[in-house]
Amino acid sequence: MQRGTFQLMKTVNKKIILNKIRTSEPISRAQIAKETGLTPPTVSSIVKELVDEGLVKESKLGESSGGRKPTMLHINSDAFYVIGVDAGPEMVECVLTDLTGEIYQRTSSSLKGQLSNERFLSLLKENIYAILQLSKIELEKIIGIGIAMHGVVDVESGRSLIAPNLNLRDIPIKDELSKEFDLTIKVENDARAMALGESWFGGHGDVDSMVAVNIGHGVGAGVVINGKLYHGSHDMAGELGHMTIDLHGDVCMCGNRGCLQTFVNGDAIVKRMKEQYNDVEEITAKEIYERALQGEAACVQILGETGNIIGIGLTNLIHLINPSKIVLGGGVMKSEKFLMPTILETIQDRALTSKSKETAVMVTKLGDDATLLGAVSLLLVELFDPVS
Amino acid sequence: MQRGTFQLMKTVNKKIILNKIRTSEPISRAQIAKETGLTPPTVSSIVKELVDEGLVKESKLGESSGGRKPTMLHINSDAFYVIGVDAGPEMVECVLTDLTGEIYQRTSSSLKGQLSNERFLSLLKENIYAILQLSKIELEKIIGIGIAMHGVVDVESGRSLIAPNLNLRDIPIKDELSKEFDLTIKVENDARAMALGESWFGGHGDVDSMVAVNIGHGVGAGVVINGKLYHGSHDMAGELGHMTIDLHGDVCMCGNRGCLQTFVNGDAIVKRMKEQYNDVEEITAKEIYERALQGEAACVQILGETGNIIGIGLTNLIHLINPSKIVLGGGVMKSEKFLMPTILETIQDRALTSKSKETAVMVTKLGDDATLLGAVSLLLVELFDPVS
DNA sequence: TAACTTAATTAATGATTTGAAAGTTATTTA
DNA sequence: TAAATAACTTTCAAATCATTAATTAAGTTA
Repeated sequence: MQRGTFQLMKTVNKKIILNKIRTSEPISRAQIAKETGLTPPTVSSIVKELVDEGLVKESKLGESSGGRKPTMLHINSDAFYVIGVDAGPEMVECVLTDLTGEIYQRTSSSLKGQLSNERFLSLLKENIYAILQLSKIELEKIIGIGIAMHGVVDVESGRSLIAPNLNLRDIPIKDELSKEFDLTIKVENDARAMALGESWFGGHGDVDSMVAVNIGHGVGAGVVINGKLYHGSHDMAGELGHMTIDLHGDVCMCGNRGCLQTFVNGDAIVKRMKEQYNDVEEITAKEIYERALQGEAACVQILGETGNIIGIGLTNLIHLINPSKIVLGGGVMKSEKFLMPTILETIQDRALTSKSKETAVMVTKLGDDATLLGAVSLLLVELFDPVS
Repeated sequence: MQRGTFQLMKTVNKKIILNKIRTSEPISRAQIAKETGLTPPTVSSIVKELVDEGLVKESKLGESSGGRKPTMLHINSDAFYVIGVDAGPEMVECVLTDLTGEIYQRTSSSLKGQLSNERFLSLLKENIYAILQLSKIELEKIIGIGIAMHGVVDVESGRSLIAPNLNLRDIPIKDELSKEFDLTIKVENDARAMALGESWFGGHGDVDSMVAVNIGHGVGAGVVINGKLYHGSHDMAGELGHMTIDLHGDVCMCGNRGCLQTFVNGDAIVKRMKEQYNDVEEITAKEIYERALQGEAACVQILGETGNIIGIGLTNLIHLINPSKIVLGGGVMKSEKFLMPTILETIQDRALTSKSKETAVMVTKLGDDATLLGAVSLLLVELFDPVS
């Protein structure tokens, strides 16, 4: 229970100013005062603190509007650095970025072959050590390490409970890394990290609620409300992939029937292709996309159908979570060109009210590094802690 | 953007103390200080204000634990009153309650027959006037009027956009009542109001997130997060009834196929009964329940199947919103005895992780007045404004 | 060039509110 | 009855922002 103290007062104002600078840089002190309602002396004194701490810096003067030129303020992007890790099914990738998400160093290791928890953890550590050595940045300037881990993650304890594609369970990531590095460690599910990264780096402005959906081998999603990840009470919110949309559908790897991902992940697309055109030889989802690009009607049609079903899943999402924006990413969305028309059409068709039909649905603009940037954003959100 | 001011500090602490008293009454000043971390002088001075405002009152002394006896504090339940209105498909009900939800007056009017917006609004006004006259309570002691309206509601403007069962559209409830009464007016969808009422009066303690689901003519739900209604960005969050769970299901009144409510509302139960046992004469859902009570196997089986499908819907809810508690109510849930076993079984079966299988699922303990109390809670939440 | 504007800092004063320490009151216990 | 204990209150110090005003800076405009 956060009491009302002087400290609260101060930190609230400090965060308001810091976030104003972050979202509106370059901006002058006078402008901050005008927009936040704080008085110029208050703004001046807090900005001074921020400058002393190194988080904010002054730059060139701005344009005069009839008087003295304002001194413009910026986030001092290289004041601190963050380490982000994407621990996917096939490899570990690790980056070091500044506060704007600019990547300075990058390492990676393959996860192919048989792995133990210990081996996995030491691969993580080795990559982080390598990044630290390469960058030669003092530990004090690093805010922490964010880890986007595929599978089921317990956020509070920082454990990976189930990592299906590595065939591992119960990996105490946070505990082990804390022993090794004196830094804040955040562990999060990869789709959720990606969602946060999307809301942080995706240029979506001030959106009250957003869901980012990753469609690839599986279907995962993250829910961001007021700039913060919404976990639900068991870190399961947004588990879109195993939403039942067809009582009599195929059996999913989870044991249930008719999960969304049995219709729309890569394998499902291939399967549907083979079923409908039973003269089809071996083919991959990527090849279906490529053939669609070349105008092959069957492939175009299969992708269009896939878009329809994604649209049905998203409509369920709109009716339950009702975000103002949905961002789509992942391997399957590379076929955006053939998927989006039917996705949007289906939502128009099925959403109940005119306002909900207007939900913004779009493809991510962050490319392959979306998850890595998500891992990074886990720590940036802490630092900037948006006030709503 | 809420700045950090002395006022903020004060109101935060005041709300902490007020809510501590509300949830833990009777409680002494010393105990409040201990549990909130505020210092005794701070507690004393704020309690004094609350007593002066009439919201809190002192009662008998408590038991000594080796020193001066503590003075116990209570919410002064008759300091203020609230008017709650349930505008359902068939009638308008109106109550006046005190701060604990105790009902003091009650009126109602039938909505049968052809109605215009004007007639509907004057019925509302007449009921409210009647309540005011009966109770003889001064307007100053009434916090406001909460209205639980079936159908689609725009909360911000306080308009009923679509009232399907009355065949009305676009009723400016808040505007019209504001002209008539100098009171705060809150308009909310009935299922959502019910959800808030459930979390407020249902004795669930401090639950971080809760969904209340109403299964009757339709299926509606409300999402309560940290004691506050979560609306989503278009007042649609929790629109469970039109979640697609079967791509090839029957056509719903909304035009889509396979909506949850085409499987589990009253009509659906009757329809399934007729389909499976095609020698069945006219029957109502209520009769199916009664026959099940008398041991008729067919009816027991139909209700069991219904429970299964409700369970599938709730599992989708668990995976998307992931609340820590789900409370079920509405006419169909009167068959609780035959529904709950399969509901719980299905969730056990289908929920993905062991923690999510543990989601508490239960039937509401508030009876027929759940929606009315929900309407009342719309204003109580404002007054007590839970701090999280 | 003089007069006016706008930006930013500094300083003084005041208001609000919590916090810490000490004091008062009521009760139990030895 | 005195000492101890707990509940509550009073007093004063500290934190912090708002307000006001003065100062400096660096323009623009007449």
